[in-house]
Amino acid sequence: MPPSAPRTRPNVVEPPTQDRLIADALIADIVEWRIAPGAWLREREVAQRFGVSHAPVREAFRHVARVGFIQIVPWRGAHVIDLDAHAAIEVFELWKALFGVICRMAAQAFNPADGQELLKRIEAFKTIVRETPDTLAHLAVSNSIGSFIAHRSGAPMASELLDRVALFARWQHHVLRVDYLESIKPRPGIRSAELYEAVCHHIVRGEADAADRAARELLAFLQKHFEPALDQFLAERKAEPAKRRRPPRA
Amino acid sequence: MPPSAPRTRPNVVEPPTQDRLIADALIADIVEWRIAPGAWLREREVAQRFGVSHAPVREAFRHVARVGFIQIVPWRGAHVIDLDAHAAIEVFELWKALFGVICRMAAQAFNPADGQELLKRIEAFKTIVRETPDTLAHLAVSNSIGSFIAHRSGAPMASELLDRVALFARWQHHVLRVDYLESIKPRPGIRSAELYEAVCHHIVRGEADAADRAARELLAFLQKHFEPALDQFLAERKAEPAKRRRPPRA
DNA sequence: TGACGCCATATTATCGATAATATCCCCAAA
DNA sequence: TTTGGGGATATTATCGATAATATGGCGTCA
Repeated sequence: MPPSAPRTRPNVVEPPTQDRLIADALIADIVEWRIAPGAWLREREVAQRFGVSHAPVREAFRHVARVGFIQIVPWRGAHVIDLDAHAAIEVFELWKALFGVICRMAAQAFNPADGQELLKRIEAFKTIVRETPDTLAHLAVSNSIGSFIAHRSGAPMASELLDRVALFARWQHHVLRVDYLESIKPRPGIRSAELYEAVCHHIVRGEADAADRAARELLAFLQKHFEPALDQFLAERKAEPAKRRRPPRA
Repeated sequence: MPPSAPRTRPNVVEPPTQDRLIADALIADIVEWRIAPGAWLREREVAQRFGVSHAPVREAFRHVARVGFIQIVPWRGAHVIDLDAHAAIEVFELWKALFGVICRMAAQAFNPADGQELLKRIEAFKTIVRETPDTLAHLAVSNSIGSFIAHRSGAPMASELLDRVALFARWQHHVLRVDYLESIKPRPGIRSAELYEAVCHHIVRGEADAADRAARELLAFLQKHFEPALDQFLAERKAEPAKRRRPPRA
């Protein structure tokens, strides 16, 4: 199960201003495929949809661009970036590397209390994986463990980057995730729980190098399961028309 | 010598609008320490300095926040993030991991022509390192090789992230870089050139795993040289007063 | 004396309007 | 038929002004 960084940093409270709300809504729309890859976003259109002026929409576009989902081209507008198989490979490589960094630093940062908490969570994960076949439930617990490690790793930059990469992965996998997770056999649950347990034990013991290596192994295992389906999906999608260079006129 | 990702993506031209110019100027000011870590930026002040309205300044703040140098707190303003030894460690870990990803992907993406070009550049690097003791000159050539690898690696996301991390490292090392580089002995030049050469050979031969590992080794070697001086500098800086929670009033 | 709440003020967030710019369409010429 | 130029138009970038909000100081009360 892929780990996931927390969506909000622990020590930073972010008052909900219009631009943040709009940005979150846009990101959700993109990740859930309500807005297609390659689509253009027009300030006025989005502004009308949310019932605000165009200024906060501009700010929101900057937020979304920071996460990486859209590109802003001066005097041209903002468009959702496109999906391709090569980018999917890159996302997984980044995921491995960043999660490795986080586990490495967690191994150096964890105190005994954190370790106890982590071991408790991984035991719960193992239990759930053994007792229920619900892959989405596994995913939820697995994600919470990843968030916990990232929170306590003392690596805020890496956590933020992992967060971005995880969002990308979620975007790429969203369409096929549920179907695919339910169809693959053998289910990755048991084996990934074992691998995740190894990661956690290394972190608790303070073995940075081993934690890094184990984290990469975990994600490499998941990569092997996800990549074929993603490739197939993207190959099918290739037949679709290329994105327009400019939004269509009204 | 630390490699560096390109500052602008190759396939994206960015027309110079006010906000981009202001953002670039602010980033340069921060990296070169003309603006201190922890300082607050006020829209009006920056707007007056650049002779524009506050709107493009707001956009510029978003750009700088995307790179990670400032944090924007709604209704409070934007402040340059602070430096500490722990963040410096994290930056180096990220640098290792991201450069590893890029070299790994470069090993899979390089064609024979790219390989020839790369080997030519590494030979030039070795020559310069042997023939001149000018550490800054080594650095420039080394950076250009890193940029070349990132450009041709087919990993735009990783390149952008490495770019950000490299900017951070430059920021952190700026004050002590020249003095330190000139003072350390033995100079890291010869050994780092050898390590860099190994990285390049693995890339040219398409050995992804080996390229990844060699890239990490190169940066681990540099890490060993840089960390003590950086730690010392940051320890000395600790005596300074903490950053204000709000900009001082006029 | 210490703590709590109100108010003045500085600052940012948002708005509506105007200036600047890139693209598209149409037409003429080779 | 193709290519290049010019104008119309849609869209973003910028501006100046107003609304919303957080902070710090001051006064009051226990």
